[in-house]
Amino acid sequence: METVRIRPREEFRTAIRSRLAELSWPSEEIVVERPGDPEHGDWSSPIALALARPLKRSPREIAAELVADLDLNPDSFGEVSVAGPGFINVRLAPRYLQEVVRDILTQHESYGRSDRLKDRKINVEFVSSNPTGPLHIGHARNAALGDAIASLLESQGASVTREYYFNDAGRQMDMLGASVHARYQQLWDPSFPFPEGGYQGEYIRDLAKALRDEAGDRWLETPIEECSTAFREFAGERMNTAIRADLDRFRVAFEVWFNESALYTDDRLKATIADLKDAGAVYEDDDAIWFRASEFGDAKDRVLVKRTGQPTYLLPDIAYHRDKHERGFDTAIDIWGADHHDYAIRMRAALGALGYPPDWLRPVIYQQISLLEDGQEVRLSTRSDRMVLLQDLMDDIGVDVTRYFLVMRKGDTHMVLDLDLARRQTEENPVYYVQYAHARISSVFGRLEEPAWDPETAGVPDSLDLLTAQTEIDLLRMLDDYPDVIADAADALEPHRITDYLESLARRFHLWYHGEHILVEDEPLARARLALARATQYVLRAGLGQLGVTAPESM
RNA sequence: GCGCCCGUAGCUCAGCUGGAUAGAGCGACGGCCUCCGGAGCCGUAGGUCAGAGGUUCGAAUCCUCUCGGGCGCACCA
Repeated sequence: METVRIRPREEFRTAIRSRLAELSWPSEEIVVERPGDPEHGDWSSPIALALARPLKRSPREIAAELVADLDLNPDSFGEVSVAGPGFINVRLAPRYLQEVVRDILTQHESYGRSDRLKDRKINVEFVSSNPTGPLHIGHARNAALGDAIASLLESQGASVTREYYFNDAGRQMDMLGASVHARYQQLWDPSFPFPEGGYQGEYIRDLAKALRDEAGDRWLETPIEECSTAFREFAGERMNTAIRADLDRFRVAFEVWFNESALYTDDRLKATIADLKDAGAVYEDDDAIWFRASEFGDAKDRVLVKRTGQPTYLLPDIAYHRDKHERGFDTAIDIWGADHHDYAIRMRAALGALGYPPDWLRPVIYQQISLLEDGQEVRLSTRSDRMVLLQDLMDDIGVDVTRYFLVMRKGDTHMVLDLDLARRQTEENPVYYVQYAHARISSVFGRLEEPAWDPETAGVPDSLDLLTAQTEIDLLRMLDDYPDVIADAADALEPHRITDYLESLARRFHLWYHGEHILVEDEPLARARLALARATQYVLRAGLGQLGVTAPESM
């Protein structure tokens, strides 16, 4: 990785810190932020306001004294001022901003990346849908979020494993088999009873037909007790394949597919109970084995092993997380729907009992999606017979739009997706807005008659100092923000910050494009602008790439 | 009843660890193609940040309560 220049924000912060030290003033935390109004400057610190009380002096006085001898590199900073009630504002030097183009063009794909998490081994577990049905829109949000979060962490140098947990050992698999069995029987005898609580949905009938096509009436006379395994395995395998195919098409790739059943093959459940017992977190009551969860932050104690001797869902899941820990992950991130928020507390309690650090598990909870269709709001749940399948969504609005839409809202907002609107694929779609900016840049280069002016072949021009138009400065400032935006998004596990950023960046680009002509006669100026255009294109592509969205050359 | 999440412009949503006159997109209204793609750009209108208290030099942001919506409260998974 090329040398990365010191970020001005950090430089500003450092300068304030050392000035505070000189004056022997307190310096616990130094806030540096983007002023709401760009007229106030590029970075601003309210430190003087915070110090007014402990120092018992007016904030403006404090600010003036801080600014009097602030050690700021003139290559990076221009004007420094005290404004309003005592804010210290600094403006970036045009030269600094112009050089951002060089940074981007030389660092190319590594611009915005960092190695600050390079020692971290992080497991991101997501989707983890049971193979009892096809993926629907809820899983899609999970997949889009999880994959984007994993990418963001990778961008900061972390070693990330994307993992999928298949609950293939529980009773729901039996129910799946029984459901398919009933539909299979119904192909000959429509009055054959469907099991109570069985899986509704057309896909069960499809599975039954597939089995008939494959095995004919071979199972027709066999009693259910003798063929339940065959039905369960057939259906599970088919669903598994279908899920993988959907995810593949959705451009989500997992390194590890973990089967719950693997936890039963050795003594991992027993070992987990033993560990919890060592921690004094297990007791027996009413012939069941309990986890003393209430002592670890949960509302009440939880059963690990039922009276029947069967483990609950919780036990293998604790064993699974214990397994992740033993595999050496520093952090485990689980992407869970809102119906799991209580479960997250339970799991953290269990991991706390095992002695893991409190933030070893970082659950990301996302709220349910509502659909707006024909002007009516439709809520979706797994049990609802109304499901919007991921594959249908991809057919309707495409992978790019689906992925973008599902990460553009914060996870904890109850988002409403207007299906009619999304299907329309028109200009109101922010995805196209961003992609269009990228394609437009390609188009400019397609019209370039002097290929030697393209920075991709000719390198960075010497004329970057000609980028002085206001729209250019604004665009440069936006490009300079990218590394901070991506780092913050990674730390917060919030991919929606990237979509917000990309829309702003695209807007800055379109504004510039309308204000200034890129392909001008004047060679140095044209080359400077072409360089800015390329730099913008790289960042657009990188940002979209973080979200798994393509950056088309033309549309 | 208890727990978690949410309540910001007509609609969908941003607002980063509290900071200087609350933002964007869509929709509405009015403009801009002899000029690198008009999938674009410019302008106008539109908000008691659900409500009430509190903390603070400063609150959409933190705390408490109320109201409204979602989700969860199994020896189901």
